[in-house]
Amino acid sequence: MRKKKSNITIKVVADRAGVSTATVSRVITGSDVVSPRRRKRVDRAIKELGYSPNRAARELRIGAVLKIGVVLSDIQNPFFTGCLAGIESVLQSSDYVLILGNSKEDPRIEKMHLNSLISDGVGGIILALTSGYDDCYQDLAKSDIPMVAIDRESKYLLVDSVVIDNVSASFQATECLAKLGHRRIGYIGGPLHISTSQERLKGYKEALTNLDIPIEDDLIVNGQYRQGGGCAAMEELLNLPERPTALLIANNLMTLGALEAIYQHDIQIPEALALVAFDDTPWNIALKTPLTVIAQPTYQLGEFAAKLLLDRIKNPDQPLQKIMLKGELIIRDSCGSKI
Amino acid sequence: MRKKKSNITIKVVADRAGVSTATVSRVITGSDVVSPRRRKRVDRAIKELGYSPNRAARELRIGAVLKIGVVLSDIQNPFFTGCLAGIESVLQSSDYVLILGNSKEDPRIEKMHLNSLISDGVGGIILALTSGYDDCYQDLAKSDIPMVAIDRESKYLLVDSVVIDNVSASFQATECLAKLGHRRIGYIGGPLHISTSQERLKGYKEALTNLDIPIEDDLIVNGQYRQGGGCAAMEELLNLPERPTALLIANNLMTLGALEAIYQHDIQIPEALALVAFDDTPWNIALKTPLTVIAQPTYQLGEFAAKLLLDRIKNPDQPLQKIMLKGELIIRDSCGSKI
DNA sequence: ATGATATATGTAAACGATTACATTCTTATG
DNA sequence: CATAAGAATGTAATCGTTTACATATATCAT
Repeated sequence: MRKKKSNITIKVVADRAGVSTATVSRVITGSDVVSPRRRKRVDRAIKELGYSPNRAARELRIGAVLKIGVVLSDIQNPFFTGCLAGIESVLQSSDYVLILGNSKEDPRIEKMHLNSLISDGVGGIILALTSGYDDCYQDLAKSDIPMVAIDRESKYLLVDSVVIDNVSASFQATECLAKLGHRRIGYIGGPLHISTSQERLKGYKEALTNLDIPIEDDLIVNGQYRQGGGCAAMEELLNLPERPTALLIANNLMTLGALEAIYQHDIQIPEALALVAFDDTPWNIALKTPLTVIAQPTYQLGEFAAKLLLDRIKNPDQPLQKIMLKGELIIRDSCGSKI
Repeated sequence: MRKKKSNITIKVVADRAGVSTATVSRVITGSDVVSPRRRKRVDRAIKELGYSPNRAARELRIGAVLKIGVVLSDIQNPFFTGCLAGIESVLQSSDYVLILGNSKEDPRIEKMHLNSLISDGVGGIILALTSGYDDCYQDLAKSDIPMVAIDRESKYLLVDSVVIDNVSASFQATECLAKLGHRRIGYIGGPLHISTSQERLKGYKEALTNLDIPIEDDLIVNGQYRQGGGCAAMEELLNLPERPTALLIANNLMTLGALEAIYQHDIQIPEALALVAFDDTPWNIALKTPLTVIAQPTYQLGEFAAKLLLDRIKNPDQPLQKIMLKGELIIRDSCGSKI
């Protein structure tokens, strides 16, 4: 194997600055006081040489791995790329490096990634989990690696988490449709072993109950968190003897699929079908019918998760934390409301 | 900071097996011959102790290791997330781990990431570069870390690359508009220090020249590769005494911005303005006017880049490679053509 | 000025692996 | 049987940091 030598080590910097390696190290880590004069000299030497410390050496010495594993369930879903960007921005100004894994909503792939992270002994893990079952997370729980669950939770994985208040968001969305006069409000959601799906369904049902609207199982379809799943679910609803007059869709990709089916059947939004969907996207403004949505603060979700994780790494024994962010209902045309 | 100490080092294994650390190391790496008897003893000790070698120590000692750095210019742009997904899928079935960095189109951030990767001694780098200037890439060139440029190239960075045939794509798009009868064809593109911008502009101009349509500088606007940039550019074109009747937009985010301006001015597409844009997105089908686009094979771009990089790592002295993929013109409504 | 005290810096030993080189043990050959 | 050649193993240096400890320098009260 070819040997990669970065000539610029701490020794080189020390020589150029005319100080010892210890002093340079102190300047870098800020762990100890260094006189302003020398600090300035060292800083200049570092800049001039373009020095940056060797991570392997540092890790070896301090006995911690300066890496954060991020395992997401769908790397191409704008929701998660938003989170990812938030995570990245926080880690960028930390000592940690971001290792990315894409589980593609497949628990087996997820487990592969997690195992690899565990045996590397990474400093922490941020996970958007895909499975609701415990066997996936036993090793993880045993490993005692600091960890934050993002967007989704599991009762088998008791860790810090950052999530959206899905029940309330879903409640609000449903209520919005009901207030516009709808009684037959359909619901399209994701697989029920995922916490967000359960919660959003719960919010939907609670809103109906609260408004004395009977819950009809026919109007509820749970499919795959993908475009295809949304399309299939919509078809199912459109085939009902009595169609819903309004619809809540609990995921952005499913929304896309549902729209596909809706346009195919030439159904007018909001006249023939009023719509509220989860997730805002930049494209919304250019859509045939701009969508009324629950916008989720994805970037902040990621930021919070990363900060929380760094916190826990510093402070492993602090009590479990759960941060819950609110989605924001943004009224546009698709729900049929003027304001 | 909590110290993660795996007490089980190579020394412990060596002691239990009654051999030297060198022998254990040889067993692990398979780098040298070890007698079957000792090999068996060592293997057993490893298994009994649940030993796995410390990555940091190994990395420090041997230099470059099993990590690939991926630095993208915009993590939230669907174009790059497509690439990222492709890269990830290839690395997933390799021994390498993916380290992600987001430069946000900022050369300084990009350089930070690159320096960090270099000093980590990563096994390879995939880069969507943001700067057209050489000073950013000198360290990189010197480092002799295997590397692949994706989507964008720089003459200051002579490395393997995987790109789109932008000139031809742009030519084709322009030609398409011209064939529909347009003579005043506008162009909105990105910053000219980025290779894709140059090439797309070139394709546009070549098409015009080829069709004997004069090139008018007023009709060409180069802005930031962002939504805001697209909006501003569009405003500029709309303020011309004589507006273009057709328009080519060379980037997906800029397209979004341009649409924003277009809708604001209540301009009909394609009647008042025929449109062709770069990049297809899933949302396209649901747009007010579905866009005629040059679809780019982003996922494959990523796959190719990752494969190419692994190739080069295995085989550092093979000749420079450049893979050029074709974009595909997909005719929809926005250009005003039936087919 | 003088020591006592506080502050800044340097020296050198880790961290856990790999590997050049030295050493010991086999084996084969005359 | 002696010995050279070759195979197996061990010893110790090394990778680039951090940091405990030793040392030097500055600060202050007397």
